[in-house]
Parts: sequence; C-alpha cells; structure tokens
Amino acid sequence: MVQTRGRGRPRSGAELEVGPLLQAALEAFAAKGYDGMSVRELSRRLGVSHALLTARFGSKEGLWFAAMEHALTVSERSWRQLAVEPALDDLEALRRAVVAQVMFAASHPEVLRIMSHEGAIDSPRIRYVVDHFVNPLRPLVEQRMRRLVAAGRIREMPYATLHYLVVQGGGAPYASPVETALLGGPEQPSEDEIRRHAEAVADLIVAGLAPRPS
Amino acid sequence: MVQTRGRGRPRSGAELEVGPLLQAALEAFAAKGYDGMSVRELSRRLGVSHALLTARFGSKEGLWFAAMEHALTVSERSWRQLAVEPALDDLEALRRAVVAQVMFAASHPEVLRIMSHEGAIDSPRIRYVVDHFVNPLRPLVEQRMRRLVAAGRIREMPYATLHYLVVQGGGAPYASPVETALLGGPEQPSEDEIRRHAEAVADLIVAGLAPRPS
DNA sequence: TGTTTTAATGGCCACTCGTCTATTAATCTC
DNA sequence: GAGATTAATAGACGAGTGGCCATTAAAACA
Repeated sequence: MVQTRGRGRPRSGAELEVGPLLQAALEAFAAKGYDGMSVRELSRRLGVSHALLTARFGSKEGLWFAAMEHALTVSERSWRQLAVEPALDDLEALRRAVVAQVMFAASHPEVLRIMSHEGAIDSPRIRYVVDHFVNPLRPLVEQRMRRLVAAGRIREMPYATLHYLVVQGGGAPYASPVETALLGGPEQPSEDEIRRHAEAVADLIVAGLAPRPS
Repeated sequence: MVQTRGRGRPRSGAELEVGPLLQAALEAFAAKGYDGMSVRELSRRLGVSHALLTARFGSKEGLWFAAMEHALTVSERSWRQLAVEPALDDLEALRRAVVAQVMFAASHPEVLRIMSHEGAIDSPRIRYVVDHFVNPLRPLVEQRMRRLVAAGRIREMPYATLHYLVVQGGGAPYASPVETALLGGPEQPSEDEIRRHAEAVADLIVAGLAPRPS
C-alpha cells in the first residue's frame, strides 16, 4: 500500500514514495508477465489512481523500465562484491561468483522471472535486460575463465552454457516457487537453505568444469 | 495456416486438421504467456474464425489443455527411450537421461517456456504441467540416483536441484532464443550444435556429481 | 494576498478480449 | 427427397485495458 491522500496536491512532507511503488510493479510484472500485468489492477492494489502511474512514468512501458532500473540498483551492489577482490584465486573467485549469482536470484527472483517472460520475442525490453543484467557480469567471469583454461585448471566451455546453468539452472527454484513447492521443496526457503543450495550448485559446477582425466 | 472453407459445414474429406492448430496454439502460448496470448489473434493468423476455437475446445483454457495434451504425446515418446534400457549402467543411464532432456528441450522449447510462464502463480495449469511433464520422469531418475549414491559413485543431491540444472539450465538457451542470440549463440542451432551442447551439459553435471575426494 | 504551479483525481475514449447466440450450408438419416 | 444433424460463420455483449484530459486542491511564488 502506498495510498495517496486524494485529489489535489498532497500535503507537504507527504510526498509519494516511489520505491515501494516500483517494487510492487516489479513483482507484478514478474508474476503476470508484461501483457498480463494490468496497470489499473496494480494501482487498485496500491490504493492509488491509475492515472498517477501513467502521469509519473509516461506509459506502461515507462513503468516497466523504471521498475527494472529500480531492480538494477540492488543488483549492482551484488556484482561490486565480485569485482573488488581481483587477488583472489581464479577458481575460488568463480565459485563465489556462482554462489553470489544463485543467492541474488533467490533474493530477487523477479528479474529472472521477467527475463524468462521476455525471452521468447525480441523487444526493447529483452535487450534492456541483457544489456543491464547479463552483459555487465560477463567480462569479469570470462577473464577468469580464460586464465583458468590456459592454466589447464578447467576445461573450455561456452560462456552462454555456463551462464544458463548458473542463472536459470541455479535460480529456477526461486523463479518458479509453485513448481518447487509441488516438487517437495520448501515454499519459503530460509537463508540457510538458500545458501546450502547455492553452494551445492557452485560445487557441482566447479567440479564439473575440472579438466577431463584424459 | 489451417484455413477453413467458409460458413456452413465443410465439404466432406476436407475436415479440419486439429494437429497444426494445436501446435500453433502451443507456440502462441509459449511466446506470449497465457494472458498475453489472444485466441482472436491466433485465429486470425490461422485464417479461421475465432468462434471455431471456442466451439472446438470450449474455452481458452480448454484450448490450453488441448495444446498441452498435444505436446505430451510427443514428449512421452522421448521418455520411453529412457525406460527401455534398465540393464544399462546407472551412471551412463543418468548421463543419457540428461542428454535426452536437454535435446527434448531444444526440439520442443514451448513446454519449457510455458512452464516458466506459469511458474509464478498457482493454477490448475501449472499443476497439469508438473503432473504430466515433470513428475513422470522423476521415479526413473531417482531410482538410479539412489543406487549410485549407495554405491558411492555420486554424492547426494536433492532431486529438485538436479532437475532445475538439467531442464532449466540446459534448456534455457532454446527457451530464450532472443537472449541466446544476444549472447552470441546461434539463432537456429543445428542438430550437431544442439547435441554438442547437450553432451557438454551432461558431462559437466555427471562429473560434478562425482563424490568429493574427501 | 492573489496568482501560478504542481500533483493528484475521476471519467471518457477507442480498442481488444473471451464468451454466447443466431445463422448458414453441407452431410447424414430415414 | 425432406428433415435432422453437424460444423463452420458473423455479430453482439459486457468487461477490462492503456492513454488522455479536464478538474481539484494544496503549495509555491509574486
């Protein structure tokens, strides 16, 4: 609930908090997809007029981009942690990157869901997601991978293959909570369960990347 | 294009082929999601009146179930291959199961896409998908896994974790063709490229499941 | 204090959607 | 062959959508 005061300019000090509004929009887009998500229904749930949303963000698509930008500020924080330790052993850094990615997916499954929704059809939206959420991390990981391959510590693997295994394969339990529950998983996994799962995925992938005993 | 003859009962011998119609519906649901997919637009593209679809399948949801049932007949064929070789070494069988799953996702990405679309909100639809596309395979794989764990040949791993790594992690390149293309992958992968990718995923996962050298 | 700006509102518009119904035309049945 | 059946159609209905605009009321400014 954001709830405005009614018609007319709001009393000073009672400015509309745009953060919770964008978070709610993000969750709505993630739950229903771009087409299925209704600006009017969202506004009703928030206790706000539907015209407010278009007035603030120009259009439904404007709201989408604003919501994604909102998600980006959170996401960037998690990447920065990866970049700050260049002295770390490459393999250990790779492992931590996988853990971080899976845990990010767990705490912000909306982005992953939206990525899945948009992935079928080309649009400015999917390009935004790839440009802002997928590509920025790529050089950081790929550089480590190249060094590890050159040192014979892992075998070669296309980046996309690894990316999907980690992000979609590791994050899917959180992006598809209903299916996960039907498969017997916890509906609201604890921080501990998430960490255990992320470590299991990271261990599996790092071990799986080891060079074949030729 | 399915294209009917016009008003009135069709000339005998020119019965409406329901197969291509369901295939088109499946692809449309996969591309736009349940809400975003419009029965009217689909009927326009098919060159068929919109009332035909509701008349044949009762409702939009009826069309969805019919399309999924259509997909199921194809999918079941691929599982049967897994069940017929019980004498095969468990680890090799597991490897082949992974390859088969990834290759199935490549040739029928619609089911995976639909699964992703539906995964956020509980509905009869997501339950249908889990019951008919996810659960049937589970005992076959889980039995092999239990034996392998007991023999100390792989380490323990929750089924759901493995399931998502294989299905979503391995299948995502085909379920998200736009993102894959933006990541530098082939837009229309050849049979060979698909097989190579599937084998790479299977090798990585099987190697990653090896017991830790404690 | 009187005027302008700003940030919200409700209501209207044209459109699309899924569903339902009456109509049409070819086939089947007696 | 005449009537019943079947499989398609076009069209109407009510609901819901995103976008737009005139209206309202508080704040900011002169």
